[in-house]
Amino acid sequence: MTTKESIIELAEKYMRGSGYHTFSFHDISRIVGIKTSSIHYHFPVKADLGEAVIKERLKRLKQLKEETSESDPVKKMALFLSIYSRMGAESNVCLAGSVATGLPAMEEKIRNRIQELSGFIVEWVTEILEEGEQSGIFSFETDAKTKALMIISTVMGMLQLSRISDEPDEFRSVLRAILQDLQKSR
Amino acid sequence: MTTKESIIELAEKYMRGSGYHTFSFHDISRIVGIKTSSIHYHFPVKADLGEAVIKERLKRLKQLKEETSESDPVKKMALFLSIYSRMGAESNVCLAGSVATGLPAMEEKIRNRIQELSGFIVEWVTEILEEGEQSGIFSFETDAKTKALMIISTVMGMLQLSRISDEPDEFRSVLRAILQDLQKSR
DNA sequence: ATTAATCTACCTTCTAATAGATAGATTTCT
DNA sequence: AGAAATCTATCTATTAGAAGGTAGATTAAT
Repeated sequence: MTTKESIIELAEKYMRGSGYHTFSFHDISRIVGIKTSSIHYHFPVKADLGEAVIKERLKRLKQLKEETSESDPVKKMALFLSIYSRMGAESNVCLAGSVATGLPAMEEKIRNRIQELSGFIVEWVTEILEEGEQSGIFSFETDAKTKALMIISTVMGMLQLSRISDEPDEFRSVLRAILQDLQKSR
Repeated sequence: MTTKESIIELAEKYMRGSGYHTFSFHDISRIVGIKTSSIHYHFPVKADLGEAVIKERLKRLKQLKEETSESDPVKKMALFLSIYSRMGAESNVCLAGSVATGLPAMEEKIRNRIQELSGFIVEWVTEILEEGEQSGIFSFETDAKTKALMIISTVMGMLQLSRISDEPDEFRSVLRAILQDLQKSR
């Protein structure tokens, strides 16, 4: 792994662990073992680093979507939820949520990128839901996009709640309930 | 309003607007029109101010719960949701969520207080759901606490999502869906 | 030889926090 | 009632450290 990649990876850890405004170039430099000025070489200002983290994340999610495009809707949804259950297990929050919290204090390029990321996720889940509805595996009352928003917001919110209460079981129960609700009779 | 109250109010605005780590004593002192050292007089360290904000918020919520204890479950739930729709309209996130994002970087007293706040909210909603279930107005598949967690996390997550996408309609649709889902036939 | 990646060294501004002073209000002592 | 002591809320002035950022030198890779 290149130094640049290490920096991005570490910045992502901070952003998902405690937020964009809780780490400094100095924090990263200490851990990676370089000087802060070397970070500035790769990322002129902090916002560039934040942007790179979001871009990287989006790239991976797109890749994952591609790789699983042939699965059935239930598997796709389970995979999607598993991303968040893993975050919960590692006591992280999702990147979009983390950035959203401090959004008004963020630089514009970050706001734009996070909109892109969030838009992709909503679209992805909406597609899974529509596919599942058409094949009769899923059923829900609202339109697919609203349902997608509800599912995504539930997992985002639960990442926050379960990190506060420190009871991972609560998170698991909620994930189970989401899947059951979708596959409910009729 | 006393200076101390002004300080708390402003800190709460910051915490819900952009997070605990995005404001400084200096920011507050400028707006309130006092020196930073005067803030230290009221709140020796920043964590004391953060704690005061959460305490104040919890106090108000408890009061609101008391005041509405005689309403029917549907009204109670609508009231609860309206708290969040108002936040959404003002483009704030909820205090618990805001703190949760940066939790590992927070002082212990803040972690404890936010646990108290979050615990109260979960309990409150759980009680509303149980009451509604008993009187046959609400119906849901899971246990009341899990359902409460789902509702709370949905609104918390939606505050984040709709602030990113900047589409308040999405939020409204989701709130409507939550209430409809609870009152669904049978 | 050129470019890429890193370093040293520095700057400026901000941040949280402390110490000590002051002026006025309130309480307590005699 | 008058004096003494204490409390409240603020100030000025200062600190140590961290923040983000810049300039220029040095080393390593192609």
